[in-house]
Amino acid sequence: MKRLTLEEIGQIAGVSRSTVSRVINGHPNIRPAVRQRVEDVIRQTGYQPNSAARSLASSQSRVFGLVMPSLMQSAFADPYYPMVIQAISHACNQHDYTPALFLFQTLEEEEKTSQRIVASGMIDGLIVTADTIESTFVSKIQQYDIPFVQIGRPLQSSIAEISYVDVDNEAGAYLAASHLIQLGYRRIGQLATAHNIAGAHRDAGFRQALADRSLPVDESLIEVSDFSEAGGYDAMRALLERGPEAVFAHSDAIALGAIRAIRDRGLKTPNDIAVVGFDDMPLAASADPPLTTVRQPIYRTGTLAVETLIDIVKTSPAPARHIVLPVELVIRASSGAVN
Amino acid sequence: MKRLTLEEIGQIAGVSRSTVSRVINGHPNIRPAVRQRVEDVIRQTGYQPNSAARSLASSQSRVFGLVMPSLMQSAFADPYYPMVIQAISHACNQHDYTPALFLFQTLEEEEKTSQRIVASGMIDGLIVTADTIESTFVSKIQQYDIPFVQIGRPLQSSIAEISYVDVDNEAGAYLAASHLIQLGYRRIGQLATAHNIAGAHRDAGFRQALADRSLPVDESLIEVSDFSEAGGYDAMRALLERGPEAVFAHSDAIALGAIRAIRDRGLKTPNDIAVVGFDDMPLAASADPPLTTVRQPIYRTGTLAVETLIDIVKTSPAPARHIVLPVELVIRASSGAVN
DNA sequence: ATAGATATTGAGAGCGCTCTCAAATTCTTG
DNA sequence: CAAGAATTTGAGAGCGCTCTCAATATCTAT
Repeated sequence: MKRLTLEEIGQIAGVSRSTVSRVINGHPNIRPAVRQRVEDVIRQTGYQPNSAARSLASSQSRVFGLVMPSLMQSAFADPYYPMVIQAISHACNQHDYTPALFLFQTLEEEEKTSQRIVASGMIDGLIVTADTIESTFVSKIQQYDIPFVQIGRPLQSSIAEISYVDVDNEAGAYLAASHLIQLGYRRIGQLATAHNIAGAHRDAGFRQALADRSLPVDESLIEVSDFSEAGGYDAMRALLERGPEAVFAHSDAIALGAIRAIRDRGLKTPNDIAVVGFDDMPLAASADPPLTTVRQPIYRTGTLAVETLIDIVKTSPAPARHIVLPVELVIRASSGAVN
Repeated sequence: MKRLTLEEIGQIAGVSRSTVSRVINGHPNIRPAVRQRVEDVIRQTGYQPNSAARSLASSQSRVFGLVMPSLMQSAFADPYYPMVIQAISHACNQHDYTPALFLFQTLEEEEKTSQRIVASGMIDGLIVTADTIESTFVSKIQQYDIPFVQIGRPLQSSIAEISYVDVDNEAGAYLAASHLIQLGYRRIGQLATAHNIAGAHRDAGFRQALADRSLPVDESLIEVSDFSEAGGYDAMRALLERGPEAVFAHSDAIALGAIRAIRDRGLKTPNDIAVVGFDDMPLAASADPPLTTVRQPIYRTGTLAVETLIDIVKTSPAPARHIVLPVELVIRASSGAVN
């Protein structure tokens, strides 16, 4: 199947290259009859404009980069990222953008690839997930004038200039902790995560909930974990020594690991120790026991990131957009409120 | 930061556009002194060739498409796909290719997007995952002359012309079933998956193992599930009515669901019913009980898909490549062979 | 030193599109 | 129905690169 050009389509339809271009790009001021004729030829031939030529002439590619900097192997086991990717992919398809994927497992990989993508003009905008506090990726791309939005909140230092879509982690943790407090638990532990801003916000919400009830925070009841099930298991094992009555885990995977640790110790959830998670992944509802957790709109986050980026690209230079999505507490058996 | 062009780099280095181009593309026959000078200028200016112009002139984009056609929501919950994506992303970075992601949740989405990507010249090659038997995506892109490799085996009808990277599902299932037989189980059930070729192969291997020991296959002990934990739970509940002694699940997620169903019924794994899974996901080792499972080299599959595609692109037209990777049985507690 | 071979460089013509600007056509209106 | 306004169309330049081909510089052997 030989690839046709604008010129050839014009020839067939009896018009010039320019006119065909206008039809394709939906410009006004074309006689309906001509537009019809050209559209027919395009449909019949299955013509598809060459994207490289288009990019070169218009200096925009309709490609968005999805960057996940300094991604740990483990992070991908958590269904959070797959869900974000799925949402972004879908939104891009919807708006005729192509998502290009950049996962960086090492700093070296990040260095090598990032300059290529940012400076080559291959990409119209970037969606960056902000996981680790240490990541320097965002500050690096700020030096280029490429539009981007971050998923998750940026560091305080640059929060004003950066567009982001985030969920209200602080409120979510506040809800979770309040729920446990209301149920009468007092020795409430936390299976926290470090090095990520979401974790810092969840920690803050947790502490605020306790403070608002004038309860002290027992630092010895806070264990740090990564986002994996295994991490939750290990952290909970350590925490068990100090006899918590309930724990708030920073993710459902961690919560599941915690429940397993509790069971392995011969104890029961929630009878002996109540557990609340964060995310509301599909597995949460069918866990044993079903998990009380903070539901965050992951899919919506991805969709909004794309839509925000499109908006920024269109109106650039544009003021930074800040979107924070609400979360809700989903009460199930693991916290002891229902069976 | 103003974007430079080849011409300008040449000006600075005191050579022509052509020479700079040669340096960048590693052509021979450039005086070392000149090459050095040009490279210095490139490094100092941080020059990056415009990828659209490059694509247009050379008619290759160094972009690969990663297509997952007719993807069910649930499929992504299984860590299989995320792992494949991660492997492909990494291999692409390594070889200076950019992976573009195309996930299709509906046939409509597939139709709309697929023509755009194959016919626009935006993409040099395609990696396609073959999940459902019904998918028509592969037969559609065969009509274009775009290089592609499939992950998973194609349908018998077109297997000769299509390049693929697959794991030996049949051998894996054979190993799993043989293991259970050797342990003395006779009423061996299967939590199978339908509509996918991998599932068909696993089913075949399972049957072969029984046949080789002259054991009959009890069709009533075969339940169909999707690839999710919840699916495994439901299928196992149904299967429990028929009193199997052991089950072979087509994925670890299914196996985990089965174990939960068994526990909910007040029975124990493996004491009452042995379970073997397939995949060896990270969670398998830390499951309760740890899961005996067939380990498939998922990451390697992704890497090889990229490398094979690069090879095909380079030598096109090329004969189809067929790669089938070995699997191994990982014996843990859930099958009752160890504690 | 010099012809001939070889290595190195530059000029020029595209790649297929967009976009501006001027030409051609059609529509108004007195 | 002509003149001016408004609409519709086409020609041409250029986006920044690659690649061929011819020109120039360098090397070799006599």
